[in-house]
Amino acid sequence: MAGRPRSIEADAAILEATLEEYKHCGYGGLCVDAVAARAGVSKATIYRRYASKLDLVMASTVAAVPDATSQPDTGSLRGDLIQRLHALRDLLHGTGRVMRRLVSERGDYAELDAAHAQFVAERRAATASLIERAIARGEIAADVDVAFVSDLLAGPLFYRFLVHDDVVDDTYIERVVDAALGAV
Amino acid sequence: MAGRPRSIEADAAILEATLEEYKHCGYGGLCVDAVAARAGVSKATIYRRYASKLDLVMASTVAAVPDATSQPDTGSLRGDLIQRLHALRDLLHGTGRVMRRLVSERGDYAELDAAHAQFVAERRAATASLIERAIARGEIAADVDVAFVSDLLAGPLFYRFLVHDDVVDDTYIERVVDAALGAV
Amino acid sequence: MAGRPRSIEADAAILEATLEEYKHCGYGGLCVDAVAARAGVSKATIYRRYASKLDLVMASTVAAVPDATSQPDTGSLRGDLIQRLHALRDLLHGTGRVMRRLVSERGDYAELDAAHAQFVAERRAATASLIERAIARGEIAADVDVAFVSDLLAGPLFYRFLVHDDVVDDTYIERVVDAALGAV
Amino acid sequence: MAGRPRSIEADAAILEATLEEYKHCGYGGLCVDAVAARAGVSKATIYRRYASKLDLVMASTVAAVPDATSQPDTGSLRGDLIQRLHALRDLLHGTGRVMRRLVSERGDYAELDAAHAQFVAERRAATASLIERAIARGEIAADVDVAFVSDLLAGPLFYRFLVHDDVVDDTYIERVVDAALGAV
DNA sequence: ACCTAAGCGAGACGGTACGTCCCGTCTTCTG
DNA sequence: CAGAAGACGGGACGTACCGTCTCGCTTAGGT
Repeated sequence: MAGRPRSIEADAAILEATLEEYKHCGYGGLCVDAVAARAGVSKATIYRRYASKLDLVMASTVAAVPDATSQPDTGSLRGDLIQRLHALRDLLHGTGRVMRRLVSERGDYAELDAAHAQFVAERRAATASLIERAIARGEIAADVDVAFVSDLLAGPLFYRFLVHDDVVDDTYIERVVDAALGAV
Repeated sequence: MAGRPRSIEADAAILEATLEEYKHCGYGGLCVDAVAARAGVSKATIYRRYASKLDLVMASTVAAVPDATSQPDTGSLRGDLIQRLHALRDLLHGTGRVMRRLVSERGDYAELDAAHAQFVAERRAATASLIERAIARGEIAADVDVAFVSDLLAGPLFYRFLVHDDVVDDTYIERVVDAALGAV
Repeated sequence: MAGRPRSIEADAAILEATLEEYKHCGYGGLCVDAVAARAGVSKATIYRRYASKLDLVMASTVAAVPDATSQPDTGSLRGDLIQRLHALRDLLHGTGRVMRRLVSERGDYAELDAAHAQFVAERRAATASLIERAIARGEIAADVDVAFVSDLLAGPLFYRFLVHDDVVDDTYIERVVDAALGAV
Repeated sequence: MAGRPRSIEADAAILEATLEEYKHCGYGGLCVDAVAARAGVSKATIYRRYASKLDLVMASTVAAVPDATSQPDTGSLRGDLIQRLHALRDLLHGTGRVMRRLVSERGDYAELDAAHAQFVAERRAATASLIERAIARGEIAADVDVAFVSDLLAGPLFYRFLVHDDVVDDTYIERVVDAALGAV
């Protein structure tokens, strides 16, 4: 049977309180009792939803991220790639810590690895299809190394994000795309 | 007044044990008792050397990352950069999981951030000096964006390492350098 | 206005499940969720009947201890007392672990104490009335210490049950009664 | 090796604080944090010594009991038995709850059962030797049922203690002894 | 050859947060 | 309306770990 449904207000209050505490204290200093108090919720109510403090923080971050929407054809490879990197930047910016965790735990948990691999593969396939579309259009040579171009595009953004904790601007993205296209 | 000197074996055992634990557990999960046990050392012996868990982890990490030993001038910017990326690749390959953890925990523990930032700044300064040398030689324009070129160079390597868990080969490095140089 | 009547099966299942859990866990360890689960009943159904865990346990215990059904007059004090001790022995034997728990938790949970005291008082009053009947019959002196005689009677049976986990036989009971009567 | 020895002040403070809290709150209401606070001690320091709240309370009770000293020959069975019951009364009074627990957990844990059985056997043997001494002296018949007499003696005291939570006075003890002796 | 300052292993300590458990109440849906 | 299911606030439980401390023992260097 059904039972009492989980409180939607609690859901929201928990996530918001977590983000707030997180901002003030960082992960190490975040304390679940404080989150519960701020959310006006008991600890049990939090742990019913999230298995651990880590889970809680990750979920609150994920929840703060808007879904990536599918991308229209802009008519040119350059436009397509710029659009794509915008999406990547927003994804990184939105998921922040979660993406970092994912990166850090490669090899620690088999389940995560599979999910991670699939996630990466999907995104690279999407990028590859952009490039193939450009090849079909005759914009670039047919023998271009798709993986390498992908690295040139995604690399700088990931690097700035993971290592420098920076959000790049639109101009930066255009320069990256131009640099990558200049290499082929 | 001298007293018994500190044990050199303990010094080494502590650092190694810390790295090992850090690899497996990350900063949050690392527990000083476990480090002591693994090192065959008492906790007091650790705290006599390092003021806190943070200190300990930072010291062990720094020790694991060999100094960016000054690199000989190859005579050309291309040669310098290739040499530099080889060093970066070896660094990533050598430190492995430690580097992954380090990157992944950016922002989680405020204390770690400053240390991380300084470490990154040093390495970028080294790269910047290479480029300035090239400017002095007249190899490239004086108004080149050093930070951006650094991103084009380091980005793909970090990306392949962190996201794809790949160690790139020498050819890959040359292509990256050529792509970056082509962009300026 | 009548609505659905309360389930009689639930009534019984709750009491039985409570006793069972009580036997295994005592009052402190008894958990209402477990009782509900064992009874195949929801917690609300329990709390609709009993105001608290204490209420529940008391009710189930009382139900398990059959009323000191009024006992026929055998015509002699000796006969009355033997009959009474038979009843006590059967009570101890019948309630078993429950009685043990009840006794053992005296003073642990203040709420339980009042209930316990009342229960004991009722039984002693019943015994006292037997003795007063004998006084009226002139069988024994009027100034006999009723409480003391009760101790001489009940003491050995409780002792053998609680400390030695023994069920005494009919002969034993007769000897106890004779010893007690000999003392007055 | 040795390591830092446990604090004797802490030992004492914990036991005292526990008794104090116990008096005010009973077992159910006793809260380990409060004990720790009152004792000026951390919770870990308590749990290093006692595995659980129950353990803690039992130990504090046991510690409050003075050891039973060996008993001199008074020259007469009556005197010996009175002395013996005094000791029993003091034991019951002193151990209180612990004795109750012991009684209640018969059959729950095999280790406890053995200890319990041995404890009981020792005490009965001691009582038996008193009686045999009296037989040797010719005070009573050689075919007396020692076990039964023991029941008549110990029964009322246990009964009053366990069921009525009463401490009997010296006169009561004499009357019990006289009643038991009267039965042989 | 001794003495003494310091290092060391062991492990207890105060404090603080964790994640779990359970009580008694509540909310929803089903019969 | 009663009942099953189960979420909820509150609050104690017992655990883990940090950084400090107290032991008794070992290891030099200075006299």
